[in-house]
Amino acid sequence: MSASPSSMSGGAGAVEAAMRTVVWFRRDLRVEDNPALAAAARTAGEVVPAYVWAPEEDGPYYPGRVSRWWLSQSLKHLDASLRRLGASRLVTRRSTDTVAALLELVRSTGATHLFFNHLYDPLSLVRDHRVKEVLAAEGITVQSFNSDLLYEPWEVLDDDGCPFTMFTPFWNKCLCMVDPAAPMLPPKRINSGDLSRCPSDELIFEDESERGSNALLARAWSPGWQNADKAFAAFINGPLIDYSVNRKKADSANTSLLSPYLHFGELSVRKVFHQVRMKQLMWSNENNHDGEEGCSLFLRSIGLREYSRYLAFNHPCSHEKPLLSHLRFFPWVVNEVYFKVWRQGRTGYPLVDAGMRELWATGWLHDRIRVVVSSFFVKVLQLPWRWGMKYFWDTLLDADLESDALGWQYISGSLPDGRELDRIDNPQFEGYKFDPYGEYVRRWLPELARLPTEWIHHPWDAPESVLQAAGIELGSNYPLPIVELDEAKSRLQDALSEMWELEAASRAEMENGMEEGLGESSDVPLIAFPQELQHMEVDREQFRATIPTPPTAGRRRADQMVPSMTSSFVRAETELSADFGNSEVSRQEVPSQVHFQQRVEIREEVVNDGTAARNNGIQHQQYNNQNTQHRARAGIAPSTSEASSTWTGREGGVVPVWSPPAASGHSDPYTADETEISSRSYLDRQPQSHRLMNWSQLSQSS
DNA sequence: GCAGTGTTTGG
DNA sequence: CAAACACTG
Repeated sequence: MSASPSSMSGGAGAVEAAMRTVVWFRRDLRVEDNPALAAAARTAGEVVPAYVWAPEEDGPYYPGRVSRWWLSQSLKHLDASLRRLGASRLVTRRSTDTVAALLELVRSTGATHLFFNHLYDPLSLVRDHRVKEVLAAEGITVQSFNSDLLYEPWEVLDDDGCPFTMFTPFWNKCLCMVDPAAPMLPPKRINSGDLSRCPSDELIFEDESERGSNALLARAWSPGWQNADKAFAAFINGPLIDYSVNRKKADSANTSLLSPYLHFGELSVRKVFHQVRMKQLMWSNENNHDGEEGCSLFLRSIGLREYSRYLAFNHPCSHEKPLLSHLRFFPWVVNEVYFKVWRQGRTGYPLVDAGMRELWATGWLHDRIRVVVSSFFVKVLQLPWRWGMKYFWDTLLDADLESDALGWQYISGSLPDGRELDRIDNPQFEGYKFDPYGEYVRRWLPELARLPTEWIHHPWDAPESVLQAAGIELGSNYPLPIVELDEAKSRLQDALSEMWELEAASRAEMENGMEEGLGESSDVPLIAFPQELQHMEVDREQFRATIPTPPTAGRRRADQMVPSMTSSFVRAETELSADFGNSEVSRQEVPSQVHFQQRVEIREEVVNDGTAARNNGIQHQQYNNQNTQHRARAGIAPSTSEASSTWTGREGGVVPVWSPPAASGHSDPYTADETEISSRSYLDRQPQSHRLMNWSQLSQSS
């Protein structure tokens, strides 16, 4: 009955009795319903639980302060749980090269197996693939599992066997698929054998300057999987029943507050799914319509999380490139002053400002308010959405690359089913919708506390006498609107026309280019992050040293709190890249091609702004035709996408780590050639070189 | 009055 | 995309 994970890789001859498995934890920091851990424990061999901290590999997405704090707490919690089960401590490694660290760990513990659970962000896809390649070459059996999702991205396809491009059909499909596996209990016992000769590195997650702020976090949050469990129970037995009614209020009292737990995998979505479904059934029987609907709505937000992984998997560049290609040509306002004002909550729109202050103070923001502030950012200020996303990344407790990319793309009109870019939401109007009595605004904007509700969301309209009575002097202790809405609207229209012109020009240019058989095209380079968002580059140095060094510490603090900025209006230099694949590579450390040999040089090149595109001879361009059908279904007007490049075709340039189950084998609508590897094409390719099973296969075999 | 169509909205 | 709403004849 034991799961025989069909031996698959080299070195199989290892002595069974001495079998030792390294379980590599990442964002699956739980003991319960953890397939990799369960599989390792079931083998009756020895289990080495391990964690590798190598944040430098994440480049600009080095985790922010609050996120690091959460991680540190969660790891402690996990460590304690593992020991309780009889395992050794969590073996930790501080490294700048995860693969090397794992290899060393496996060797020094004499392990023959490495198990881990899947991740789907672009960095992990590439890294995990390398892990598999390198370790398998060493004769280590590597297996990976699904712990993060209800369904693996490649399992959810439309009737034609293609990935969905819109959320609603995606989620409907998920809901009518067979229920995801029931969650597993924690292993009864874990035996690590003798690990006394395997030291751990001390991991440092905060510096001196951060300690104080982090101490405050501990009052509000309790990381760790058992606390996740409690929070979840509290939610489904409490606010869930009123979720459909309450979820619109800006107050977080009614939301689940589970997202940080979910981000770090402390809570299993499968468990969430099953338990919420049970509640739903119950309330349905009781004819509690609101309760039932609340369950659907909550599950849909789980579905959104699911979808964010799905998108990231199918389009590994979704965190930096708009999925609708014409958005590449939108002339973003590159204005760091605006950016700063937004961050500090001094835009003059109370709801926006309240949100930004809350975010700053707590690392938390209600979903609705996230939409408000980000849509203000994109549509009124017209700042490049990646900046906003990066700021969220740096400040949110539940910062999550996939979810945030989805959110920002949705807001900025970059998704087929997202909001129209030209529809500006009025913060005043939304204020009365989400915060009808102005309580939220008053809590976070003390300067407006005495303003009557009638004016709380539009103080600029208030009569002088009212303002005076409330002690407000607009432009002095509370700003006037930084941009008038009407002005924003017309500016937005102009920008959109410009975008279409550029898009048309690019299309024309591309048609020429194709005649010459070259992948020549004007790919718009990413706009560099402002200096202030690049502090990670500096800060990481101090974590490398064992002794925390203060020098840069003050800077980070000042960075977001005090308006001390270099008011340089950085216009990103525009350059044409000769080649798609390369321009991607040069922009961010997400190699879009499978050529991992290039990795070293990629890493060196990655410096936040578009470095010169390299030409490594990869050319691919011909997916336009193959794509048409797909786009049509996605509701993307052919005229807008016909000749532009971005959509599905070449996005999936990353080979994932695990080999998915056999694909249907029909021909791929948008695979061009060998170098053009889309997510579909590797499904068809079935990299035999590293045969890993996914979890569903393994469970079937047990 | 209300079925049928268009429009908004919300993930 | 789909539900909710608004408007029309």
